[in-house]
Amino acid sequence: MPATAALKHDAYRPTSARSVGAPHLRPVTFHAPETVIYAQGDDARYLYRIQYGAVRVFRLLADGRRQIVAFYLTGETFGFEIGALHGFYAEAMVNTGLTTTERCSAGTLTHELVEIALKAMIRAQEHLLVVGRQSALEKMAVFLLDLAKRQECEAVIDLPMSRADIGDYLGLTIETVSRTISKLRAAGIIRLHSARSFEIVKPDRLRMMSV
Amino acid sequence: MPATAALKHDAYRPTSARSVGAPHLRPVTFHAPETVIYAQGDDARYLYRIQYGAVRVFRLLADGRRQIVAFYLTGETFGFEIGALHGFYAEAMVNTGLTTTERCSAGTLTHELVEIALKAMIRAQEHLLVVGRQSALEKMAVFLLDLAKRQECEAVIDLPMSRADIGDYLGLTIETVSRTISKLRAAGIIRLHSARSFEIVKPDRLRMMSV
DNA sequence: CGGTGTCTTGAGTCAGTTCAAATATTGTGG
DNA sequence: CCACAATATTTGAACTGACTCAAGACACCG
Repeated sequence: MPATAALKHDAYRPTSARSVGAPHLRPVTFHAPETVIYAQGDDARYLYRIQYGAVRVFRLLADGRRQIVAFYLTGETFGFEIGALHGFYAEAMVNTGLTTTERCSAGTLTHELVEIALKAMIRAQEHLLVVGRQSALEKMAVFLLDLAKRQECEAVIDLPMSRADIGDYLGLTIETVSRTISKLRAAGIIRLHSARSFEIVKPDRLRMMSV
Repeated sequence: MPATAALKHDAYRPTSARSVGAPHLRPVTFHAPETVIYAQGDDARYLYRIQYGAVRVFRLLADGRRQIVAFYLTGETFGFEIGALHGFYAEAMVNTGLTTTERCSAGTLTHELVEIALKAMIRAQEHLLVVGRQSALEKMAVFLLDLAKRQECEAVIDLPMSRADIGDYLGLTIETVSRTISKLRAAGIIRLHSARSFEIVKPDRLRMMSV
């Protein structure tokens, strides 16, 4: 039963949002690394679009276990909730700029909102497939390929998240994450520039592992 | 790595839908147990509301591993998709009656649709928490409590699904599901009327285990 | 440079899996 | 209604992939 302590994080630090929007554009709020964007129980008033940076959305169990339900990258939108309150936490993982839109504003938005909500649902269900039924190696393969696809460059991956984040996303411990990455490196499938920057050398080998 | 063979199922049997609607009411289609309602790749034209019965929605991996992403019971609605095609399979688990609505019809439907879609998303994300981070015992506790809450009667649970279904939903093998149920029974927390019908004797004990 | 946090690696353990077999349970034809 | 076949569930024993605990390597920052 994995359990990466997340409580030591900054879940209780005040949000360090600072508006730096250009005068006539929708203002961009800035969020420093490891700071809260919204917390479980907060009013769910806005949708957030990432201009630059990366965000994790997660939930905590009473004993500190954490499940990250999604990572969001530049250009993506998050912040859906069913009620008036957030059921999850959202934190910036690196320097992040966000623009907000009122959740319940113009009716024209509704159609787009449904699309985005459905996309989030599908992604959660696909994630379920990975977390519930795959080995550590398969999980990492899926994760890396997904990340590569969502970033501009398909070959070089910059990880905005720590090993602990990856573990809490895939349902693994940090040690297993690290060991799995080492195995992929030893097999010549990926090359590490640093702990947070990879190059996918043999994407086909990854793809073979991922289904 | 669990792998309940699902291919032997009826995924390739033709759908046995038969309309038996009363003349002036929305027609109800009937689906026999273990029959396909829609398959991965089918046109996603309708939303389905369950009048009676129970449905599983799942996805298959190439090697036959199956992940059930959701069970739907009487009164619930399923069939959301992001594109024009279904990304998942839906099968009736018992005798099931469904009413359909066009997915993209009347604008008045939209608000309700958003609500249902968001609920499905939240449920998928909560399920992620269970599958990714909980022990077998915790998973079963959450599962049973959820099922009890969604059925009329809170104390007696009629399982419309097999052990294999439960396993593929929770990310466990049928053996582990069975053993876990045996443990709950031995602890006097549940009583079995039959393999598919329980009584929750000590719901508090279950609740204690479920977080 | 020392200090602090992150990442990697090693060794032993355990929860859940696999394989195998016994026991219900359900359905079917006579 | 019963006997038999087929299916579903339970239980046992051994195995293993991922976890836990512990220590070492690395990187970043003042």
